[in-house]
Amino acid sequence: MKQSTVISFESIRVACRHCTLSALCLPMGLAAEDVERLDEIVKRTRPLHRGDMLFRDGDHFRSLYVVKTGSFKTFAPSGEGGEQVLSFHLPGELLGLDAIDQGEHACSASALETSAVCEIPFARLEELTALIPSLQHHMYRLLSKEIGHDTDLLVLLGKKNAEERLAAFLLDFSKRLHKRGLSATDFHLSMSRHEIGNYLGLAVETISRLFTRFQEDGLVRVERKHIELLNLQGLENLIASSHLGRRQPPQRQQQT
Amino acid sequence: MKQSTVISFESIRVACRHCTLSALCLPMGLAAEDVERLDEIVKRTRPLHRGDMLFRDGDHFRSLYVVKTGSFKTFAPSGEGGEQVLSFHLPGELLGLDAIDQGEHACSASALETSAVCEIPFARLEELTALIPSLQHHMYRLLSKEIGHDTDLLVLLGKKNAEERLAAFLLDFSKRLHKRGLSATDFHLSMSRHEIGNYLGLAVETISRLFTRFQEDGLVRVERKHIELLNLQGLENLIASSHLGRRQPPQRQQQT
DNA sequence: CGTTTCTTTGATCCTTTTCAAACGGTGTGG
DNA sequence: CCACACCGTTTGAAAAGGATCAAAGAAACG
Repeated sequence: MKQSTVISFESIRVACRHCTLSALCLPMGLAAEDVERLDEIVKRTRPLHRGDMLFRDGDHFRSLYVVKTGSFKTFAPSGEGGEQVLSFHLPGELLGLDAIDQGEHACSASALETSAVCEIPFARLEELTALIPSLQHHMYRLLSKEIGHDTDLLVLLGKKNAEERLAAFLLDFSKRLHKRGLSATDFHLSMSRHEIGNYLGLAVETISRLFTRFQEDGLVRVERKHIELLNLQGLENLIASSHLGRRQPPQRQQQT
Repeated sequence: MKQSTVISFESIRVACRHCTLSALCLPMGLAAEDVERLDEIVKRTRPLHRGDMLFRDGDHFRSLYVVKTGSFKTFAPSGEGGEQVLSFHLPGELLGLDAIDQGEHACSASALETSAVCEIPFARLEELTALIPSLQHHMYRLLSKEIGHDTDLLVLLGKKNAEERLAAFLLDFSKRLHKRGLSATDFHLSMSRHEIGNYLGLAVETISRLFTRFQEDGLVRVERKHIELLNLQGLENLIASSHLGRRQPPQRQQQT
């Protein structure tokens, strides 16, 4: 049930028919026959290896992608060769939504480990959503959800200190894995410390030090990329209990 | 042509019929008859004053809003009464997209000055987009564009220093005003230093000091909320020329 | 098995925050 | 219409949280 490491070729094939289902449909319940139609437009693609690019920023936009197995990161250039990691994507999660507007990808996506995706030609999907109102609603929700994720990260980068950022990152990861039937307290980080730091707006060294500190405090057990969350509540507390004494000017906001 | 301060009641009425047009349609060219149908579902609302809330986070989601006149900020709670300002909205810009997913608003929106909005009942809009493919495409683009904005802000908060953030903020504001036919170099900031700082993830004092410094450097002329950009190129340079010597580990990324 | 990359740890530096205080504009009530 | 109180802004001085620099240890890789 909870094995995530070894997956046979056969199970990948099977999963393929359902990856769009889990990402696009399961969370909100779409009629079986509509899922079938959606499944028909999905293309299979060959697996990617660590470092392989799924798309690059500036590439012509053609398709959305659903992670089938493995994981990805997306990142945007930030001047002078620098990059900002925007998100990490686990199986069942969608990639490429930001490209719809400009017709070309606004960020790049690369595999963090050996991974596979489903490709969903957007033009076909768009036709389909026009015919199936529930699928259209679905797409709106997916896009809106993406905005919500970005908002969360904005709050993280704008208002949280290093400790809070890493704690939030670990808990978020934990929740997403759990949602997919994997352990919420014992998992493998497919990205490097550098990538985590980049994502959280912190230096590699800071990440390393925090992992050490969290371990000393009995919150986690870290061994290379293997993470064990020993005290979920403790991590939650790190996030919530912050800025207790910070002056926050009362913003008088009368009801309209 | 360039007057933004005094607007007669009559011109607001007229603008109302076209606010959805400018926000939802103009940038991408929608058929006139479809604009007409869209216009029919738009509701008029009474004006809001500084501090008035358009919606609060947690409110039931019913409609999207287009700013007709004035300006708004949106902000999300960030633990212990703190807030993160997520965006400022000028006339023609859309509010509320992040609420589609959860069915309730994920952030709050308040007026920065006396303002008016168009209300677009989302259920009605959704029906309409199912009938008009170009409008549906349009909605996808709008949602996607919102993700793009968030991405920009993420890069700002994750990778830029204080100076770069404020320069980027001023230039972004300038561009958006210019797009609406207003001066790109001479404008009024409707938000306080505090709100700017919150948005950029900086302390009020830092904003104040930077304004002073920018003025000393001849980049801008600041007088209270009135801003004059004296050297656009200089501001651009502040953004681009950064981190020249920063070590950025080469991330080998082979083509797929 | 050597080379490279990733991670960890220590020491120092620096940007921005925090604390403190004064100034200026605005609005309200007398 | 003025006095007073309040909020937003500015400026200075001190403190702190991370970044940067430096270097060694540990894995991964070819």
